[in-house]
Amino acid sequence: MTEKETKKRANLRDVARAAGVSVATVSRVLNTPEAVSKNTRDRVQQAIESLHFVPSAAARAINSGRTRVVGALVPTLDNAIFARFLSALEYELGEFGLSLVVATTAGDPGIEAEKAQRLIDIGAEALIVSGITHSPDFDNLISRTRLPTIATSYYDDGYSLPTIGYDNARASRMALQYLIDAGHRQIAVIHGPADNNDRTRARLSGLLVDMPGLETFKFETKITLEGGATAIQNALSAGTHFTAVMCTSDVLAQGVLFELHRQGMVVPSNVSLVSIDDLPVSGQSVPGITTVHLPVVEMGKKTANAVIRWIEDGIRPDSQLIDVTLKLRQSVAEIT
Amino acid sequence: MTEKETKKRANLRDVARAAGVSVATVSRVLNTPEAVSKNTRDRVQQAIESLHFVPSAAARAINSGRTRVVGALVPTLDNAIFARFLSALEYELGEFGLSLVVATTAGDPGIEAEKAQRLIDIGAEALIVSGITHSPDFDNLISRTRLPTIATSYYDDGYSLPTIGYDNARASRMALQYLIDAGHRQIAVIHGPADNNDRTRARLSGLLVDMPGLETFKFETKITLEGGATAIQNALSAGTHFTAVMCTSDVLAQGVLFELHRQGMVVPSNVSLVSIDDLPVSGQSVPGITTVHLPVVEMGKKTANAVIRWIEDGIRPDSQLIDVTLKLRQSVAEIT
DNA sequence: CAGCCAAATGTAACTAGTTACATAAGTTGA
DNA sequence: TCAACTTATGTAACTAGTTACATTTGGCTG
Repeated sequence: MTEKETKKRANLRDVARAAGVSVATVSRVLNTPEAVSKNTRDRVQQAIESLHFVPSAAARAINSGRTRVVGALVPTLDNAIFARFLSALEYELGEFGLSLVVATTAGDPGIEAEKAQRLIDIGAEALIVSGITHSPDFDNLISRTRLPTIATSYYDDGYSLPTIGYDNARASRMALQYLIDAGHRQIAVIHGPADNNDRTRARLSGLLVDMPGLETFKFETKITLEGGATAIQNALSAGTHFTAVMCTSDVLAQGVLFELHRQGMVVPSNVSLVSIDDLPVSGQSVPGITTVHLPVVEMGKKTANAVIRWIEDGIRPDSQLIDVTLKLRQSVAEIT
Repeated sequence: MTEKETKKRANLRDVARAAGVSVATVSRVLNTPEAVSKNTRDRVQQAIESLHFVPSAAARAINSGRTRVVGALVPTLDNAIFARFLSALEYELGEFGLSLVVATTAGDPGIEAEKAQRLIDIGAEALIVSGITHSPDFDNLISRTRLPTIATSYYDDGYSLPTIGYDNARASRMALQYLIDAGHRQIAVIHGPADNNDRTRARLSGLLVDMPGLETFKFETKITLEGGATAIQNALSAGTHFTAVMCTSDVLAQGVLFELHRQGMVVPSNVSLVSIDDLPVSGQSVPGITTVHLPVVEMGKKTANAVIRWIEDGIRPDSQLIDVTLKLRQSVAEIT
C-alpha cells in the first residue's frame, strides 16, 4: 500500500493543481459552471473525477454560515404519533433543502439537554422540541445560544418559545364530555407517566370537570400496548365500577381494546372507550375508536414552515393553536 | 435598533478581544481549560457568556474532519418496523457521540439518490440504507465518494456494500412452512409493492416452494392497515378458496385481522394467519399473530457498531446475517 | 543574583472552501 | 489601429476555528 493510497481526501487545492488551474476556477466549476469555459470546465471535471473529489460540507458551511440541518427532540420513535409528526416534518423541511436530525429523549429532561447540546455542536440551525417543560440546562442553552427553537404538541402563547400545537386540556375534555353526554358517570382514566410530561398533565387537568355524580379513577402506566393492557387489568381488578374508559393516547386505547377483547368484554356494549391521538389504527380496529384527532401532520407542516421562515428570513413565528376535533366511531354506547 | 444588536454571532476573535487575550487562549479555555490559569479562564468565560458565544460547528469540523453525523435512508417512518430500527440505531450511535439524520425515500430510488446527495452535502460521515436495490445515481455517488455505507434489512454477502440484515426469503419460507406443516394448502399471500423493493421480492421468492397440491394466491397492496384490509376483502371476494393468509409484514396482517373480525370471521378457527416482522402489536392483538421475528433492534445495534468501527477505525465491516425465528402465537389452526 | 525550568500565553500557520478584486486575453466599433 | 468592453482566469483575503512553535513570566536552586 503506497503512501498515496492511504492519503486522505482530495481538496480544492489538489484538484486545482491536477487541472492546472487556480482554486477559484475549481470553485467556479462547482458553483457557477457557466462562468468557466467549456475547455477548462472539462479539465477540472476530469480532475474532480479522478481524485474522487467531494467538497467539504464543513468548509462550505463555514463560509455560508449555513448547515441546512434542523434538529428535532422527541420522547420516542416507538409511538406512531411522533413518527408521523417527524415524517411530515422531514418531508416539508426536505422540500426546502433542509435535513432533519432526530434525537430521542425517552422523556428525560436531562437527556434532552444533553442531546440538544449535541445538536448545537453539530451545527443545527434550529431545534424542535415536544412540550414546554424542560430542564434548566436546556433553557439556559437555548437562551444563551438564541437558537431558533419551537415547542410543539402544546399550545401556550405565554411560553418563552413559540409553540405550535393543540390545547391538550381541551382535547381530553372533548373526549370526556362525549362520554358524559352519552350518560357515563363512572370513568376509568388510563394515562401515561405524568412526571416531566406536560402534555399528559394538561390532558389530565382537562378531566377536572366539576360535575355532581361524575367519578374518574386514574391509572398510570407506560405508553405501550402492554401498558394499556396492564392498566385495564388493574382497573378491572380494583373492584371499582366504571362504564367507560378514557385513554390519553391511542396506543393505550389499543392495548385496552385488546385486553378487553381477551377478557371477553365487548366494546362498546360492556364498556365504552374514548381516546386521544387518532392514529390510523383507531380507524381500522374493531370497533373503531372514538378519539380526538390530533393533526400531527398539519403540525409537522406548520412547524417546518415556521422554522424555515425563522432561519431563512429571521422572522420569529407566533405561537399557533391547531384545532382538534372529536372523531366519532363505534366505541361508545349510550347509557340509558 | 443599533448596529451592534443586528450584528451576527460572536466568534473566537471577538471573545479574545473582549477578554484581552489571544485566540489561542480562548480556544484552550474551550478545549483544554486546565492549561489556562484560573484568572484568565474566568475572564474568558465571562466574555463568552456576555457575548453569547457558541463555537461554530463548521469551523470545528473543518479542523477535525469530523461532523459526527450519520445519515439513514428509510422508505418511511410510518411503518413501526423502520421506526424501531431507527430508534435502536439512534440510541446506539448516540452512545458514541454520533447524531442521526433521517431521510425518507417513500421507496423511490430517485428520491433516495437525491436525499443521499443531500446527506453527503451536509457532511454525513456514513450512510445507512435499506436493501440492495438502488438507482445508478445512488450507486455512482457511493462509489465516487467512497462514503462508508451499509445496506440493512437484507443479507447478501456478494453485494458491493456491506449488508447487515436477515434472509428475507428464509423468513417467509419459515412462515409458509409452518402453515404447510399445519396442513394448509390453499394460501392467500398479501404483500406490499414488489417494484423497487427487494425485501418484498425476496419474501415472495421464499414462497416458491415446489410442493404438489400447494396453491398460493397473491394480492399486492400498499403497506398500511387499510391496505391489508382491502387486500383481504379482495381475496375473499375473488372466490378463491384459502384456509390461511400469509402477510409479508405485520402491518398488513393487522389490517387483515381487523377486516376478518369485521366480517365476522374468526382467526384461527375460520382462517389462519401468519406474518413477518413481529411488531409489538402482534403479541398484543387477539389472537396473537404467529409471525417471524425480525430482530430490528439488534440490527440497529449491529449497524451502529459497524458504522462506528468503519468511520472511527477505518475498518470496513463484513456483511452480517442476523437470524430470524418464528414466534408462535395463536393465529394458526391445524387443518385435520 | 544568575541560571534553569515549567507554566502561561501569544504568534502565525494551518484546515477547505468562497469571493472581491485584479489582470490578461480576445472581440468589437470608431 | 487603438480604445472600450466582454470574457476567462488568477491572486489573495476572507470565513472560524485548532495547534505547533515561540516567547514571556515567575519560582526555585545553586
